[in-house]
Amino acid sequence: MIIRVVNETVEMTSSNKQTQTDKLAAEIGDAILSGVLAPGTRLDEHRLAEQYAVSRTPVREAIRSLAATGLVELRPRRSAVVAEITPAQLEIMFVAMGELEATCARLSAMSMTPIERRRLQSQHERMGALVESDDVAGFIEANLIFHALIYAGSHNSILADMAVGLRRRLGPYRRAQFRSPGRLPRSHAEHERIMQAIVSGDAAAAHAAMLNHVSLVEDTFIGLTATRAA
Amino acid sequence: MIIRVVNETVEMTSSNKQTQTDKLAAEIGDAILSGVLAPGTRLDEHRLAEQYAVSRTPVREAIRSLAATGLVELRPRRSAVVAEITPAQLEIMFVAMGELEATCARLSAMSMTPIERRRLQSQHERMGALVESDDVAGFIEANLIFHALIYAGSHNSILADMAVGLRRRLGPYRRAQFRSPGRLPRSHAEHERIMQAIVSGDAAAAHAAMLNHVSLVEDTFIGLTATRAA
DNA sequence: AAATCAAAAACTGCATGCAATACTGCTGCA
DNA sequence: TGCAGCAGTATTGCATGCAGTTTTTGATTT
Repeated sequence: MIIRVVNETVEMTSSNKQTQTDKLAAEIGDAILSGVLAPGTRLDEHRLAEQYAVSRTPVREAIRSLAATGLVELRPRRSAVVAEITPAQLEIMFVAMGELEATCARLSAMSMTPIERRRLQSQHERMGALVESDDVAGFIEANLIFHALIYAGSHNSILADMAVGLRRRLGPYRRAQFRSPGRLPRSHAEHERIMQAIVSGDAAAAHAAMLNHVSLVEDTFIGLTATRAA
Repeated sequence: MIIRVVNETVEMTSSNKQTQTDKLAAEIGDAILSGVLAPGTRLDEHRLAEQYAVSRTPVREAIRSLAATGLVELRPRRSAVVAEITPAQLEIMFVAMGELEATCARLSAMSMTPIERRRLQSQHERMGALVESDDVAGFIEANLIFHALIYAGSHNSILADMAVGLRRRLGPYRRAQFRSPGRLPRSHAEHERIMQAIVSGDAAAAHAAMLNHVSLVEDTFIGLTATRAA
């Protein structure tokens, strides 16, 4: 079973067969997603070049790549900056990710192979044990696989990639989702409905269940920020 | 009412306030989408630089931008090439576009303002006249607006941009869709159902109607290629 | 003390050059 | 005649330098 959630950082250690530009794009992108480079930070080409011990050329090219993914904003003749995400945009991104996940669930219900259905069921059961033992870290990791299985089950790499990209992009804003008390069993119950619908081939139910699931995650997120802001 | 289907080519004539790189990315991208640069064509940096009378640097950066959109494929240490699209990928892209359009229709049914609903209805009625007069060119143009209204009505720029991008990307493969005999009135009838569902706020029906609509377009496409291949 | 303006510093956009890698065609051998 | 190895060429990846624009800073004025 091969599941690759993060696809840019493959071969991060081995430096051969990859251009400086690609490595820089991956590193700077990770720095942004991990919060090392905060939104609004100016990406000074000189500084970055010095920091990574390369010239400005690959830095410029890497920044342009990141701009296309939306991670940084390009302003002609002025410094590129790490893209700011307004609450309104965040809301839109969460909705979009929810819709994409729901669509993947729908397609999975329609076109998963029997083996894929069994894998999903098996993964869900494995997560049941993690809920029992209240293993939050394990559940988070297994949750990624659960969702990745549904992306893959859609048999549509375009939609799957879009969903993965958005999930990755929203990562920094979802970290605390499973810390809310009682979230683990609730999440597992929602997964139960999603899994059942997919395995039984009920496309509409899979769509609805997934939409409901991710909407609740979003609620959790919004609740947390509201608390933080207060 | 402002609808911008193509957003890269804004200010193509006026050369100020836009970097060479941006202009090049737009021009080369258009060349690819219009078929001037066929899939598989090698993008020689020297040749392109000479052709557009700039140095290799902006050409390289433009190519990297296009690579991020999927229009060209980057192979380290070897020439970038115009991305080839296999029939399997094309199928996936059509499915993805259909799902995105259907999702936008669903969201439109839920969240369009009364004014937006009226605009959609009005646009649909206008297209009725074009069907009567069998104005294919006019219908094609109006069809773009009809769909753009639904993208915008989703009130989700991420999903809308994804749909627009895919539609643009698939453009070269959909050209002949309205030439099939009887396609105009049939398309209009499908639009009728989509419009009715959205205006009346029936999200599920809007989703289903749009999915059906774009699937039929895809059938038309596949039929044409099969004919061509035979 | 705050605001304004000008000069300087900093930074981006682009051109060019060099080194390293990939490709092409040729020659020699089976 | 066909294939393998090799030299030459073409082409990419990256560094560096310069010009033009933006930003910053400091002085001057109100």
